[in-house]
Amino acid sequence: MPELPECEQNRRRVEAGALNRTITAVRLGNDTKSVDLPGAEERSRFEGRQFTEARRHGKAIFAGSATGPWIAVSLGMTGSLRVWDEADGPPDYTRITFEFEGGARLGFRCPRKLGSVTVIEDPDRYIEETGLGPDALEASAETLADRLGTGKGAIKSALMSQKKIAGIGNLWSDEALFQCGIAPDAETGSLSDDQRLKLTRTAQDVMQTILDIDTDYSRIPDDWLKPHRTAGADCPRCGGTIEKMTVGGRTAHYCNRHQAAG
DNA sequence: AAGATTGTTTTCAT
DNA sequence: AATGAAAACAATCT
Repeated sequence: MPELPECEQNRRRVEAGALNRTITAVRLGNDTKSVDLPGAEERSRFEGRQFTEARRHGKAIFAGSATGPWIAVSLGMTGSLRVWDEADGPPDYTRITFEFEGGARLGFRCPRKLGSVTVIEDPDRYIEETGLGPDALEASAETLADRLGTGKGAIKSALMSQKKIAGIGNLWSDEALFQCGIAPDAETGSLSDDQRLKLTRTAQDVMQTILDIDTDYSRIPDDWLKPHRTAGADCPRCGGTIEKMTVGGRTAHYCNRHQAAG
């Protein structure tokens, strides 16, 4: 599920349902083999405490309090944070559950095991240590454009580099490039300053729009790439055809006419 | 049935 | 040294 808007959605669920309640236990779910989760000692640090804050930076989600340990959650390809009531039981593939007084539950669902939950002391320090770039919605478009650099790698790879800009992934980088008419494999350094600025502005608009529609993809405008993101589909903006290519190890979808390589 | 997947990390190469 | 590309990771779905 997770690029910046989807991660923000998860953060809001935590904020709405898991703050200011006393944690009574932290339990591992079924089949936690090869999922990066906190050990018994770390889990016990949360007992008797409360989460008072849920933060996000790029795709990283944090829950904790001013005085206590925090969890840093990476959703991976298919992870999500869920809140439910004890009486309803956990969703499938729940790997770790925080149990609160009164019956509320916060769990990390991760079917494909590419996500993680780790215990950290401070989110700001974590962001610094992991080298994450500025959050894609908090920084200005000018700052983000600067961060793209002028290297010889593909612009799509630069957009998705979490060390340059935190929060943009495969889907929304494709969307921003599509809307700007830039080929995904264009060399970053071959673009003009104006093109890079337009690109970061567009990426911000794209992600803000997804947030505004609560990540309900059925409400995405029809002239966006997303509803047509299949090889062979007709481009909704020109007479071209949607094709795919591999860029930076990921599958990029693009229009072979208005995003033709320069 | 082979190939792809809204991600991150490590390893290899230039 | 630093930048960029490729592979590895897991499980499910088309």
